[in-house]
Amino acid sequence: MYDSLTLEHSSTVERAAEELRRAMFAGELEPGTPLREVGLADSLGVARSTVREALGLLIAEGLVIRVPNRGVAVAALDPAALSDVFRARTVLEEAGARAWAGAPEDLRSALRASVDDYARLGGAGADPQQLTRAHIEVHRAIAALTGSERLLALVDALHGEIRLTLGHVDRVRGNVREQVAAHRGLLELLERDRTEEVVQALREHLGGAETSLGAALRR
Amino acid sequence: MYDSLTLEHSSTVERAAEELRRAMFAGELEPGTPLREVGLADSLGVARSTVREALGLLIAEGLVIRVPNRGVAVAALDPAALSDVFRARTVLEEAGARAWAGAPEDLRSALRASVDDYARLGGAGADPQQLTRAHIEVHRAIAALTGSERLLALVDALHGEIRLTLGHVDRVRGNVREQVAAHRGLLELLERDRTEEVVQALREHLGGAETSLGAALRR
DNA sequence: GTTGCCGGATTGTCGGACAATCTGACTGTG
DNA sequence: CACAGTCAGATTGTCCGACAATCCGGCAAC
Repeated sequence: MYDSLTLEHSSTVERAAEELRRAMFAGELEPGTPLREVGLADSLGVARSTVREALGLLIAEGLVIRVPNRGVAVAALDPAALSDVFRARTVLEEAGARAWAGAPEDLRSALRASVDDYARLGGAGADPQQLTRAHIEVHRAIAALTGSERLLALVDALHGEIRLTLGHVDRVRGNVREQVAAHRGLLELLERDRTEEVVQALREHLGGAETSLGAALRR
Repeated sequence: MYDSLTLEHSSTVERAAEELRRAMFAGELEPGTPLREVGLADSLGVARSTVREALGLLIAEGLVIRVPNRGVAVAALDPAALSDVFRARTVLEEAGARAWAGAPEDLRSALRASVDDYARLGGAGADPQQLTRAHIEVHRAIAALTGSERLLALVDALHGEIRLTLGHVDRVRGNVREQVAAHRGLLELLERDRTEEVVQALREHLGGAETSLGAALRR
């Protein structure tokens, strides 16, 4: 009884962290920017200890990095990290693809819905931020087929890492139509249980994404 | 020049966290035990804010859980979490197995070494704590074949979660010899590039581990 | 060019304080 | 006896101020 009732817990720390996330995704904080504790405490109007805890959250998410005694800075994705992230993504999404057949129906239809959503936004020429969100959601739904929330949490962290530096270089994505078609194709193959083909296509898709992202990184 | 030189950073927070980890793995803190901030601060001889940060680390590792306004407690593994952990482990180790052929030589020999180590300890009848460590190391080495440090970090977190409740129920493991043989068998199959067979064996192996661990949990 | 040293900035840790929140028991009411 | 209201105690969430430890950059000395 009374399921579906939740109450979001609004702690000061969480709100502070959220504000920082927003600023980072919005591009107001470039990668590499140092985040001084006192400055943030003043700007956000909270105590330094609160800022400290909020930064701890972001560190756990991989959005910022802390160098002992030297403070934290907005995480900058170096090529090694980028390739590591993509290796991890490949593993997780491949596992999702292999799990398609045995996955519960709601996960499968969630994936379908995310693809539809992506296609709708792509066709409508929505704002790039929304488009990126929808794109990420598709990949998230693929990994979600594994049915493990712990894996999904990692996927979110990985997406967070790349989305951050992606916010600055997302204009490159001129070929929205192709992108949408590619993802539709993946879903299509899944529906037909062409597992090995999906895996192959997935690898190529992610490989391409990595190189294009890596190229964008080098500037 | 001067590579290989490192200096471990000893922050008070890290030491406090380490002490808590030790106590939990040693069984001095049962799952479910509440961890009061003031009490810990007194016992450890540090400030409450320091304890708070240390707990933050452990929370990120999944070793303890925090309920807002009610404090943190040593994590207790419920069946749902257990099955989730094993689903994730299966995905990661399966990916490791598939990556064997393309993995760099040092990762492969690291796996061999871990199996040897496990066998040596198993034959010598070493203390159970060491044995568990070696066992976990084998599985870690399998997942490491994927070559992603982010995946490996997740593997460590997963092992942390189960090792915790395992510390209390590890005496069940009477058949060390069989266990060692099973892992040797896995390696053997890998060496012969019997990928699909490895995957199958891995699933059974992990499935068995889950049920036995689940049974131990129910007491 | 290397070494030694200094000053400013920032973090790491401390201790104390207080409001907000939760728990559990107690109480009254029907 | 079931139920709602109340209250005290315990604990967390957040704030503040303080100070030592550490790091950086620059400058002087050799």
